[in-house]
Amino acid sequence: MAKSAPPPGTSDIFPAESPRWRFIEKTASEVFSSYNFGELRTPVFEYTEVFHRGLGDETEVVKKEMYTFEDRGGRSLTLRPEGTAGVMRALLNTDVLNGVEQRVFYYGPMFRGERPAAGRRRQFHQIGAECAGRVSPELDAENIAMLMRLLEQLGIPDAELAVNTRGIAADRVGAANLLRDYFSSRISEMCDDCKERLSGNIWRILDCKQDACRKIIAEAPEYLECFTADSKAYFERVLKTLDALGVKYRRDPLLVRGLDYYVHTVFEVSHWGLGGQSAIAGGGRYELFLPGENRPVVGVGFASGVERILMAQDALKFVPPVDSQPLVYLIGLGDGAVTANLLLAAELRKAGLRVECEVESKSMKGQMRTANRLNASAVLITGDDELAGGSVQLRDMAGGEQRTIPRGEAAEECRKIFSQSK
RNA sequence: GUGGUUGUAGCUCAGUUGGUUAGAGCGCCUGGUUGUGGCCCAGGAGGUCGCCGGUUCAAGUCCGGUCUACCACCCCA
Repeated sequence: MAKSAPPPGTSDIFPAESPRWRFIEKTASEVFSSYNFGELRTPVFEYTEVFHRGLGDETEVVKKEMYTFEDRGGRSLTLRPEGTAGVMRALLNTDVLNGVEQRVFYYGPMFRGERPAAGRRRQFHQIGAECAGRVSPELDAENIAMLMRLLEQLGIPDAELAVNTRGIAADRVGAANLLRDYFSSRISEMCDDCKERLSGNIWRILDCKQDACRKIIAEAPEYLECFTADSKAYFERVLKTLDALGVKYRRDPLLVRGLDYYVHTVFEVSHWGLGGQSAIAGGGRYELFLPGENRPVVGVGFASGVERILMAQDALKFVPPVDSQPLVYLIGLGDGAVTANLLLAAELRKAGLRVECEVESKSMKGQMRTANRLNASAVLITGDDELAGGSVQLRDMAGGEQRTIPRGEAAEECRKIFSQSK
């Protein structure tokens, strides 16, 4: 076990790994921006009410997974378990309720008090996008297309998209009754979880993983028939637009999402490289109620788990392009050398180079070993002679050549070495 | 929250039927003569054997608990 472990379900991301995260962040920002979405940064905690009203009191997440605490002013606050509610709360400050479209994306940590497992952390990270203010099946489809485009740009071209419709609240009443009648008749053959879901959230039965339950579910009646013509037409337009955009998808009537705010379109993207948690992203159209507003904010959006993106990239052996600059390492021998090197290093950095300067005047061999360990491309050596002559020894680490140059020309000489080695 | 597996140096792991100062490889540090890396050689630092308790003359080794990590479920990204 690690000597100094962070709390359960959290992790430290060291410099060796962080470039992968940065690549994902950067790529997402570029893709979203190409669809004219702008970044919105909201707090990592909100008034607890935002999530209670926004996600629904009966949501599993709200019932048993939130990190809720009281602050010094006696306010009840909650670490955000997902991004949409906070984003919509912020967008209330725009004229989103008047139907003016708001296109935003976000990136950051989310918190859920769950038992950690593969692809599941207590602090996890999501990239999400929301197109709020308008209701349109074409926007739903384009949002999905943007997600698939993002995954492709992240080196994951083989993710599978499943889509479904939840209709509107009125549609669901009839559909739920139909399902309840059916499952009631066969509940004795089903698992304990399903028995509980029958009286609780009937929809959850649809994605039960037990083999026995799956057979019964497969024979369930087509609840979509209970939806209004408008709702069915809405869904057909979403699918038609996806076809037109060349987005591959699978219709999945069994796809149910866990958050109560979804209406009409819902979707989930899965990948084979994720083990038990196959979902790499998910989302849909929503109507979200927030404290102090009796009208819901409408929109369509999705969120993707960064840890899960990393897992899929691992499975595909995808390595993000690295764009790190070559390193210049400064070696000093003798008393005045360190200070002189610090000064030279500062100048080289102004010239745009990546520089590290040894501050201890230890042996040449030791310093050279360090330069090698750090994988330096060029080493600049300063001793008494160089100091007196205003010069410096420049060593090309790859080739091994070394020569004396004026201190003032160090930056451009280093650049020459770098361009040659490319 | 439920269940399974796990825990020895920075990392990957050995550690025989419980028995003296707990090992290896990699990594790290210092040397292998005067200011020079990667290879090689020599030496060195670094471990409350996850933690607590129990059994025993004796526990890294056995037992119980606990914590963490991993995995599955619930649920979700």
